[in-house]
Amino acid sequence: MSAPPLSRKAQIDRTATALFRARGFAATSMRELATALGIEAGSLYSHIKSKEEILHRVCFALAEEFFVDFTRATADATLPVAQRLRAAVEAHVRVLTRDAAASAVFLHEWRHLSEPARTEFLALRDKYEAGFRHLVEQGVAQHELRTPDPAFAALTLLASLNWLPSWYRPGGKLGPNEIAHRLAEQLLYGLEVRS
Amino acid sequence: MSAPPLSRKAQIDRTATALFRARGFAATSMRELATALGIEAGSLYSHIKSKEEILHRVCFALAEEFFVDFTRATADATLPVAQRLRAAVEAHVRVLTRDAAASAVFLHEWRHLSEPARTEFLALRDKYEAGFRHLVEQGVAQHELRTPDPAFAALTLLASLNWLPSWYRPGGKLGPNEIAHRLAEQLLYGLEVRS
DNA sequence: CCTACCGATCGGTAGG
DNA sequence: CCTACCGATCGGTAGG
Repeated sequence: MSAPPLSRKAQIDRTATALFRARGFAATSMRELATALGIEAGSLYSHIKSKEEILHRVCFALAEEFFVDFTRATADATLPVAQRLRAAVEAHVRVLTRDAAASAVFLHEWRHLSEPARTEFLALRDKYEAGFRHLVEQGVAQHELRTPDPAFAALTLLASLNWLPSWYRPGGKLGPNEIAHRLAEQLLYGLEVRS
Repeated sequence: MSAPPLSRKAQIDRTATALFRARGFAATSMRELATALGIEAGSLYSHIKSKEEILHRVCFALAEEFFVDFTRATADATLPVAQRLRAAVEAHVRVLTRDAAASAVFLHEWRHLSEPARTEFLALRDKYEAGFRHLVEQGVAQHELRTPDPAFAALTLLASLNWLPSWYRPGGKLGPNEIAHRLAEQLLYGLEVRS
């Protein structure tokens, strides 16, 4: 159950992520980060190249996690679409709760990426949202879901989930699985056709 | 239909709000703001006292708008609770769409307020959220709504609405009223008891 | 990983 | 509303 010790670089990423979440990327100084790690500001640069490099790594690593877990959750195309959408929602919530600080940075600080990273990031996000949109569209086509506007519904669904990192703390009264289930229930029951 | 001309101070607030939304409060410099207004940085200070004063005014003015519109929308206690909640949702959406830039700042930049303003702001936000929570609780008590956790449901509901300013642009294919109606329909139909 | 430092930029002010 | 400027702080580097 014990994790391997973190490399210095990984420690920097983790501590920076927590600071970026709490104060925002622009308002976090490299001196604050260094102090939090117990070293001097200049020393950071033997492990990283720049402040933005940290943000880049955090944002793109989490994008990767979202894709991997979405793909695994929805892989079985023989299941009803509504069930696959439910699995995608629960997978999304589990990624969000697995590292809430990194998730918050992913959701809110990406705009401080400079070009071309910012455009690449937005393309990834669009592609991920398209995965949800396609599920909703298929669900509507097969009369498992109903909504006047699948794209609108998919965005609303994701937005409803993405507020979680600003709220979730590990060890709270609700565990990740229970949160995932409740959110899926509250958000999808209104979409699913009742028999 | 034409609005009265803006005072210089109001122009500063408006332009700053747009910049705060696009770049974030911390990453927006007073020199950028001055340039956007066609004046020099030092000149800003004959109209305002500080950068944070602008943020303070924007955040608290919008909080006031949310309270006023919520109160008006839910004033008639003789209506069914589900109907009052629906009116509150639509009122919330209309405030969000009335000034999407100010709404985005209200939602995401308040953490750059220094104390005691930050604590005051969070207290107002909690009070506003409590208004929604109480409606959900009443709805459950009167068997008009169903959810295992009214507080959780109320927060999810608001979060689902609050993603709108990052997405909404005036003059799009959906008007404010249609957006408000669709969101209420998608989010509440899953909560309301079907007869 | 530290010391010592760089040029740039920050929010804000004085005086007109 | 501008000019000229302030002390502080920023991200980052050189050399050890």
